[in-house]
Parts: sequence; C-alpha cells; structure tokens
Amino acid sequence: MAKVRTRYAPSPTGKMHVGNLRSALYEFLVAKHEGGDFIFRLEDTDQGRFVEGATDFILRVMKKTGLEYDEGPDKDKGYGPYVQSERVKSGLYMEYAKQLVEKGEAYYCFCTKERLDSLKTPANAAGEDTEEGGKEIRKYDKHCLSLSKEEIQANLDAGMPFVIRQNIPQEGTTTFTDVNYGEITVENSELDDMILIKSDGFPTYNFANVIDDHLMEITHVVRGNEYLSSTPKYTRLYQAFGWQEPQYVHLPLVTNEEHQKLSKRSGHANFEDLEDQGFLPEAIVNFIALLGWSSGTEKEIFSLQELIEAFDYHHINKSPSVFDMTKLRWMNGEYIKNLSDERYLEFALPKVKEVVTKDYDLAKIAMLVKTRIETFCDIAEKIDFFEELPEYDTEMYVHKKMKTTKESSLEVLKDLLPRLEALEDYSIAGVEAVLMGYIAEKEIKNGQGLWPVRTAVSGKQMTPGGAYEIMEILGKEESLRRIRKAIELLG
RNA sequence: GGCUCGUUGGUCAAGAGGCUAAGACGUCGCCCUCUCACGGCGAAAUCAGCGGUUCGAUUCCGCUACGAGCUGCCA
Repeated sequence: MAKVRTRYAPSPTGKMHVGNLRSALYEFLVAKHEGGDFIFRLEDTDQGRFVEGATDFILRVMKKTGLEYDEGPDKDKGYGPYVQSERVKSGLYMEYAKQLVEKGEAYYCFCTKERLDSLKTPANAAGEDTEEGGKEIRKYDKHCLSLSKEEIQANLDAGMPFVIRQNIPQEGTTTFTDVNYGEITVENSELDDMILIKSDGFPTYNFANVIDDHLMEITHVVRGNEYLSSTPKYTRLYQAFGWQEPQYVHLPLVTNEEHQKLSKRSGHANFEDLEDQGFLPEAIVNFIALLGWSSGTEKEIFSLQELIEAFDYHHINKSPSVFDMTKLRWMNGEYIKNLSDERYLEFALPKVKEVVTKDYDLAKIAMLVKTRIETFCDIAEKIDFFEELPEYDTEMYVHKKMKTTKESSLEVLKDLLPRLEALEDYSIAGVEAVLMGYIAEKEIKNGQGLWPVRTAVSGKQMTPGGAYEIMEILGKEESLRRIRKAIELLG
C-alpha cells in the first residue's frame, strides 16, 4: 500500500481559525498515525484576499502546536514548489486546463460580469416564473459552450478577457465516497460549470487543489464539511483527467455556543486569541482533537504523541460540535496542574508581576495559585491582596461555621499580636507553631483562630493558601501592620 | 428556494437490534479543610417527533421538524 500523504493547504487570509487548526491537526494525525507524510502547501491564488503576514501567523501556530510538516515551501522533497502562486508562473494550471478544453471537458467563456449578473436576476429569467415564485438562476447557462473554434480564436486574438469553465453534462449523476459520510450522489444538473482559470490567469482554488493534490500524490484529503457540496465537481475533474481520486475525509463543523459558525468576534475564533486568554497550546490542541473525535476510551488528556497513536480517522463524528469554553478552561487547568514548576513559572511569573510590584517572593505567590486557576489570566484577581490590603467590611469576621464573631476575632488578634511580634522565625512553620500553640492553649477550633488571622492579613474572604502561607510571603512587618489595622477596625 | 449533510443529558461523547443507555465538562450535595481550590464520594439530567420493519428498536427504513453547509472569477 502506498505511503499515506496528507496536506494542510491554507490560504493566507488572516489569523489561524480554530476550525482550520483542527483540520490541520487531523490531517497531521491521519498521516502520522500511519507513518505517512504531512505536507504544507500554500494556496495563495486569491490575490485580492491576501493578507500580509498571514503566512507567518499560520507557520507560527503550527510550530507552537507541534504540527511539523515533512514537506513545504522550505522543505522541498521533489514535489515543489509548495506555494501556488509560484506554480502559476510555470503555466502548469493553464496547461492542464487546456488539456481539458481539448477533451471537451472544459471551455472558454467570454461572458461579461453584466451578462452573468443578468442571469441571476429573477426578473430577467423570462418564462421561468412559477407559482412558487422567487425563481432564480444560479447556474451558468453554458452560453459560451456553443462558440465555434473560429469565434473563440478571434476573441482570444482580440485580447478579450476570458475564463475557462468546467463542462459538466446536464444528464446523469456523479457519485463519490467519503470515509466519514459514505457514498454521496448528486444530479449533474445540480452542478454548476465552475470556473477553473480566472480572467487574471490564476486558477481557482477548486482547480488548483485538484491538480496539486494529484501532482503531490496526496492520498487522503481531510477538510471541513463545507467542501462536501463541491466535492462532486472535483470528482468530475478527476474523472475528466482520468486520475485516481484520493480518499475523502470530511470533518463536521465546529460551532459556538449558539450553534453558529465560529466568528472572529466570539473570542475563540483563532488560536492567538485563545493564547492571549491564557490557554496553553497543548491544551488547545488536546481540546480541539476531541471535537468530533473520540478514542472510544475514557481517556481525555492526550499529548500530541498520544493522539498520533490513538487517532483513527474512521471514528470521526458526523455531527457538528460546540466549542465549549468551559470545558476548554477545565482542560487547561489540568494542563497547568501538570506543568513542571519551572515551566509553570515561565507562564505565571509575568502575570504575577503585572499585579505585585512590592518585594515579595513572586514564585511563592505564583505557586499558591497553581491548582487554583484555569487560565493564566485568572491569576491577577486572586493575588491582588498581596500588593495592597483591600478595604473590607468587618462583617467578614463573622462566620457561623467557624464560630467566629467580631468580638472573638478581636480577642484572637489582640492575643496573637505580641506573640507574633516576638516571633523571630517568621516562616510557615514558625507562624504555624505560634498560631497552633495559641489555639491548643485556648482550646478553640482551628477555624476560630485561623479565620480572623487570614482575614486580617488578606482582607478577603477567599484566598489562595491559608494564613501561614500568606503571612510568610508578606513578611513580619507587613502582616503585623495588617493585623494591627484589623484590631483598629474591630476595636 | 434548490441541493447536500446532520440530530444520544446544558456541552463533548461511548454505543453500532435485547444494556439499569459508558465516561468527561458544567450543575447540585457530601467528605477533606482556617477560606478558596485540589483530591475523594454521590446525585439530578439524554436517545427531536411520528410512522413502519422486527418477537424486540437509540441502533434499520420513510416522513416531519429543527440545525448547518453549499449555491462566488473566496477558500
């Protein structure tokens, strides 16, 4: 059996959409699972939509996510060039298009935009108005197919702009097989004579795609569901050339919470947005891998390597899936917890520095929240009290479950103040010894003693870590200052 | 409008004629605990509807509803 070859062929028209990233990931996985090759090809035939820097964006994301390609613009293994605009220069697409014209499978079309538009106007579709109304012609009427060889040559000689269209028969049906969706058959009369070569001489995506996939010996075409409807046209192209079709693996759509197509505005449309929101590349990859595919086991956390081993494209879902930010957040939290402390700090420290400017042990602060955050952007609001004691309501000292009141809290703090002032070893262990010693001595519950202290030094009901940890980080001077402040507020 | 595809809890999903219909996220409760988390335990919650086929349908077929994609000299 021939070696599996898949390709990711994006158009450089913007940032990397997560839908595209998932296609790229699946293409990568299909190839790698079978020990095949993953090819990167740039489909930049639409000069109008080209966005400066978009290629770099895409390349950067692929690098970050670990989707390393075996062949690409900078890795020519004999199938290059891998950039379509460069291939255009060789006149390759035009040659193939002309081959099709020779065979009668394609034809020159000189129709103007005006004529084409008039075809689409219901009012001009004389005689077509049925009771259903709204009759609109959406297909080209093969007007130029009837042009004689002489007429065509004359038009060409006169320098008239032209396109080359595929000639699809009006009769019969076309059938193709998708690995995921099965056999699909459509009436040829439903198919439009799509343009192969545009008037600027560039091939359309549809045409270049077929030519390049064949020339590059792509065995599996993995792409979004949105191409399902145009696949029959590709099938006809392959048949017209007498080429063998690749295996098609169409992927279900990824939607937002409203079941709509993911849009740029929804916040999870592209990879860089997600990164900015504090998500790790590995978590993003893991999450989108599970959108439309399941290993069939209970395992949900997969490294890229594990995905390669487990991925079987025969188990891809058919129905669209919602991009659930809540679950992504959970998964990201799992990845954060599993990060080595070193790598965790690389991401976390910058976030801590944004909030804490005082001379505290920032790494200790960062470690306090490691199991308490889901994204790195959650850090700020959890540690802000280190920088400055927030204004707080003394009602916070009243806690039924802890059995604390303002009075009992005041007493605890007053009792503890001199003991802490006398404490030299202001470490977690040192502080703990003092606090627990006091609690034991007074025969009160841990909460009765610790709640007031933690509240006093943090000014918050909820804090990452407990009283000892916070006090050690704040240091003796600052924590005592906060305790005195509390006594003052309660007094 | 036409064509194509889809529909298992709120979400991701397993399932592939007979099961109390897995598991995960989220939600709720309990345990742990100085708070919040982590961790542990448990609960509620699903086969879109209607007809067939069958001894028996989530699973097969049809229809309806709903959703989505395509219908570009975009990809």
